[in-house]
Amino acid sequence: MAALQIVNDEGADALTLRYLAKQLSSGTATLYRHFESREDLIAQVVDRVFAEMESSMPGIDNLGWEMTCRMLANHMFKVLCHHRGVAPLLLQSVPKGPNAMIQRERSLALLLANGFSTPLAVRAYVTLARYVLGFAVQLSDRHDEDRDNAQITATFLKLDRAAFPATFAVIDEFPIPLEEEFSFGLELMIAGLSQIRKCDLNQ
Amino acid sequence: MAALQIVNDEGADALTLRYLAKQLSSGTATLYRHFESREDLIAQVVDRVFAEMESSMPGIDNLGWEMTCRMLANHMFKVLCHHRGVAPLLLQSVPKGPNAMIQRERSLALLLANGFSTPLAVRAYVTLARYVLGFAVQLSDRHDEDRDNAQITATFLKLDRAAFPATFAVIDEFPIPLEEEFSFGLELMIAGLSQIRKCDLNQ
DNA sequence: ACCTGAACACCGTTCAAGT
DNA sequence: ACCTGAACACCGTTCAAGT
Repeated sequence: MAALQIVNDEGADALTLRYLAKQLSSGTATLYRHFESREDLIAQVVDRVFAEMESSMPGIDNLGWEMTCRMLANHMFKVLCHHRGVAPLLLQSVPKGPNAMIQRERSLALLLANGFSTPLAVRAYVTLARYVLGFAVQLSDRHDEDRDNAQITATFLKLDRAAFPATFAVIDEFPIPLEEEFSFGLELMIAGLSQIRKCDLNQ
Repeated sequence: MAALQIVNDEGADALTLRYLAKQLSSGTATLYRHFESREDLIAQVVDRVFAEMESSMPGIDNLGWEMTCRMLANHMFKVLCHHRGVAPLLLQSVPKGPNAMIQRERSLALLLANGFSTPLAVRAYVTLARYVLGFAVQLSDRHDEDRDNAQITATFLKLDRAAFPATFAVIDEFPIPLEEEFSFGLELMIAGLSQIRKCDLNQ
């Protein structure tokens, strides 16, 4: 799929019908034989990524619920990182393609098999999925991370030390790699889930 | 600021230089007297929102660290929801405007004042900020939420019951309002932070 | 000195005309 | 029946020409 290739290599914005047509030595009008609008094209690209997310999912039976949640979220994040520009394409609408359905079914089944009640399973799944996508989006839309980090550090250093004591107190910690932020937050949520599960299982 | 008005009312995509020029009874070329590119215009709009985030921040001293985190995150989320289309504009680069700096300083100071160590304060701040933005983005890019929810329910109901047992098991729970997902995940992270703080304070 | 119409190189989508 | 060049109404940015 040439469209996914473009999104991977040059980002979501580079996926224009004219550019795609040129890659395929075709015209824009001809593309409309394969999809009915750019939105439809994007839905097809997105579902292709869900197919890969499903097929490359490692076996995660009998690992306990914490490890199951961790691997689910990490795997989703890894696939979205691998296909750099694709995350923003997921924002427009909730994915409704066949492979998205399969991926959701598998994830929910894993949570239920690990003892989550139905209300908690849904909430855990949707919240983790949104968490993963929220981070993936912030990763893929960053066009030049190094330049951005350099700018933010420079901006910090130009601040008045007296007026920004807290910022200067933590300045040595910046920048924290986004992957580390992702893991940090994920572990927080898993720790939080373990507390909820105590109540959930007792009721 | 007419640009922010456009973003609020018609979304980030509606903020084109031509449309903005028309609203101001001007030409596109004239706009370049006030900013040097569309990116620069967006940075100005974004910083305006940070100014509002800061000025409308309720006093949150002496509420304890959990309440402080909760109010910080909720307030950021509320302001981003109020200015619907603005969240996607925050994705392109880390905000570097003066009001963004002030907002960050105040947030970090609050965490430090509540007993967070510097490494934990930074991580808690950046992760919460990314969490809030990740959700806000998924809220503002949804052009027609009701239509989308109707479509997803319809898609679920067309699935084969035997092949999608987990999906059908939880179908009554859908859709969960995004605001509820946000609160659910935020409480998970706060619960997770309370566990980390135990180790953090002991060391 | 300041402003701006018009141009340039793009975009998604449509459709009449060609094979 | 299938394909597609050209058109339409957009976009950000630039600059020569006007005041």
